[in-house]
Amino acid sequence: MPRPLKMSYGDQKPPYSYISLTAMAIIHSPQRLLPLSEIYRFIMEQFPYYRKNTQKWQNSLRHNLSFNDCFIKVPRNVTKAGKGSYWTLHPMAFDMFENGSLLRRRKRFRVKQLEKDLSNWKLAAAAAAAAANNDMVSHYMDDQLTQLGFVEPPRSAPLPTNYDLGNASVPAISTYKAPPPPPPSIVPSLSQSPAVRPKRAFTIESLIAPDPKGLVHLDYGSPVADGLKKPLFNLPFNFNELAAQYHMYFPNFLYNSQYGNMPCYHKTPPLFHNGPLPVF
DNA sequence: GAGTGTTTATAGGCTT
DNA sequence: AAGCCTATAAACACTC
Repeated sequence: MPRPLKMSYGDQKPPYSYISLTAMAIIHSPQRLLPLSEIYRFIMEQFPYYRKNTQKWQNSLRHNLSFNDCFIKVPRNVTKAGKGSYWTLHPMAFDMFENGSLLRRRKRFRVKQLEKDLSNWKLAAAAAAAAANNDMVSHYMDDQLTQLGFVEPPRSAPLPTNYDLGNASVPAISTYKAPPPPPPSIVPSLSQSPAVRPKRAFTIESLIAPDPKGLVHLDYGSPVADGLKKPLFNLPFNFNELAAQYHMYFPNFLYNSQYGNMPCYHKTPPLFHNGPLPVF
């Protein structure tokens, strides 16, 4: 079935679910991390239908953010003012769309409660470290994540550099610009100094960027981000390819569960501030 | 008070 | 038919 063109939507409702729309917004942000207000803004800019009755659909969208495991809340730093949290997409949820299409989900993305708690913590921490661009915190998170079973991304691994846009249904979003406010320093408080060690990339960018060689750490308001004329990815975004890359980056971190590849909590009990968690 | 986040309930459409 | 997914509405709590 041919997929509709964006330009044909007009004021008609786009064929995307709120989950897809939210995923689009997050993926098109430089850091794959957006506050709720920016998710709203992205959707309204791209789809005129959503410029009206904002109360109704925004309520629905918030419901989806909370209800669906595929979205992860990243808290702001307590020292930074501002309402609400930041939202990102669960890396394991990238392949929940059938054939990578945003139009249809293969299955609902679900995570067991324990796995959800742990995974959300780690992903929120990684996203926070990436957004903060703070060396000390990055190192600290790096250490934590290494203990949790993450491995350093393979530097020599061949990565696909082109995404299949052959069946383009939605044109590249060229009008969307990175949010103007400076990035929040959304990092957990640290009570101890991390070990000194060479910095190595461990950002959300590095997790899902198509080509690490050309990877640039992007921050809101940075010259690079401001100069970004187009998003890192164009729609239609192929979630399957993205998921494949993620799995390649974390070969030791995943195991097969009924939900697909899941973190190996049972193999490596993570060490948190309050001590190790029980092994299940 | 406005914005944000969570939860519950209900209904319709689709898939198995 | 049953289960799943999604949309919608609403109530409520929390934060700024």
